[in-house]
Amino acid sequence: MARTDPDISPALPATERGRRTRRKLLDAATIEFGERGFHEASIASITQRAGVALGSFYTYFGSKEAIFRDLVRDLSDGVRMAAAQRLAERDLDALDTERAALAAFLAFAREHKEIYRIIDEAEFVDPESYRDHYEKTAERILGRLREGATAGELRDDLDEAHAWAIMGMNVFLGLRYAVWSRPAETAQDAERAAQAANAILAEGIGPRTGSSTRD
Amino acid sequence: MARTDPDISPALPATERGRRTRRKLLDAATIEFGERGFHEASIASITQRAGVALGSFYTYFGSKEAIFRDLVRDLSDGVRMAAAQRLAERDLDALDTERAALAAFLAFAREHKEIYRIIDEAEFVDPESYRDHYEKTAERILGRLREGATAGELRDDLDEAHAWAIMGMNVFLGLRYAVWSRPAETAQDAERAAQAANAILAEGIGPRTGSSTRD
DNA sequence: TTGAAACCTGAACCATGTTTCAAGTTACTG
DNA sequence: CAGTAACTTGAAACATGGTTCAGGTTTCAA
Repeated sequence: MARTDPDISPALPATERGRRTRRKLLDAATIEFGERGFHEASIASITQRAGVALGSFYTYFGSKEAIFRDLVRDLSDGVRMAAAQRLAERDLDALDTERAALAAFLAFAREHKEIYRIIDEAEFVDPESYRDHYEKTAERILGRLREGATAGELRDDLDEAHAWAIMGMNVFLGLRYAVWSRPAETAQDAERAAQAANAILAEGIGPRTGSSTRD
Repeated sequence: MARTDPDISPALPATERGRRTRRKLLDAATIEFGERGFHEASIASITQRAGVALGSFYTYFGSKEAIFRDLVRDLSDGVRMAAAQRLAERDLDALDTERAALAAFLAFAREHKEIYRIIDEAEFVDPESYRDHYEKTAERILGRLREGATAGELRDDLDEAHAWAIMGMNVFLGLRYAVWSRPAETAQDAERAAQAANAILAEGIGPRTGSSTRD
């Protein structure tokens, strides 16, 4: 009776001890899922990493899918908040904002490849969270574009599609220059990739119009 | 003895009948993996769809992973060849070529959502094929960019990063306007998305320079 | 015609790893 | 300092579905 729905995690822990254990499991799961992927990951290994008994897992999560879902939401929120904070610090014009956003993303992705692996795998394990993540991200970008347009720094016909295009650029550059970064490649290469993207946003890829340096 | 390595599929069939059966399995697997994903897909269901006995599966494929790998390579080749062919037909300038490539991709993706789902899932099931697919695709794009630069239709400093940026745009627009296309959204919306991407490539997102219509 | 290679069949085997459970332990409340 | 709710434990039950195998059938070359 009152058997927990395996699709859903039980209510959040009521005590401090419980919260600590739950967090330990979530952290262990980040490593496990990041390293082995959802399919290969095992709950036994997660609880081992967390230093917790196997059975305790089900005190906090309804199933393997459930902890994955909780984890993706956790990471997705974390990533977006970290990015927002970093951009709020300095006050840049619209194009520089996009460059800074991409640079920050690449730097973060280099440090936390696991996170992006997990979010990407959500496309198959928990599609809803995955869509949610990218839809929210696209909305943030679109918001920035609209601000830029209002400020006269960007063209005024930018819409959702432009936001998705920019997001796609960023994600794939992240895949190539952060997640798959080859041994010989440095943070400098990532920086150069960010500049390439920014050049596209600034002027497109058409032949130089002579206005290369400024304005 | 001579036990087939489960990582590798047995040699290709020697007879016509064998080739037919193998193809039936590959086609059934496309549907099964596309619909349920690698994890949920079952070999029993694949053989059922193919109208073949369960045991026959292992005459042609060493394991579930092996058929997935073979399938991804099959699809990846098919997609790239189809795209190349379509672009070879007409002779467009560099920017129009990119627009046509994206439009063709979106149209194809709308018709074959399963294919993209499978290739995407390869990131986790068979990372090598996945990287291979996108590296080859980026190379094709870069080749086109270089041609365009030579023809004076594009700037001459385009490199790998630009190719990856363009590929990312395309993939994410495909995800949003083809794979996730909402009921209310038509092929027209996809077309408009392609134009948004092309506008970025043509002029960037900066404020209108007055040269909006031509040149 | 015949032998053998290729191919087909599906029930049974079996490994894997998720989930359950009954018996503790810890820590807070009254 | 009870009493109880929250939490912990790990061995065992269990489900699932991939893989094997021994015994056919088809095809085709000699």
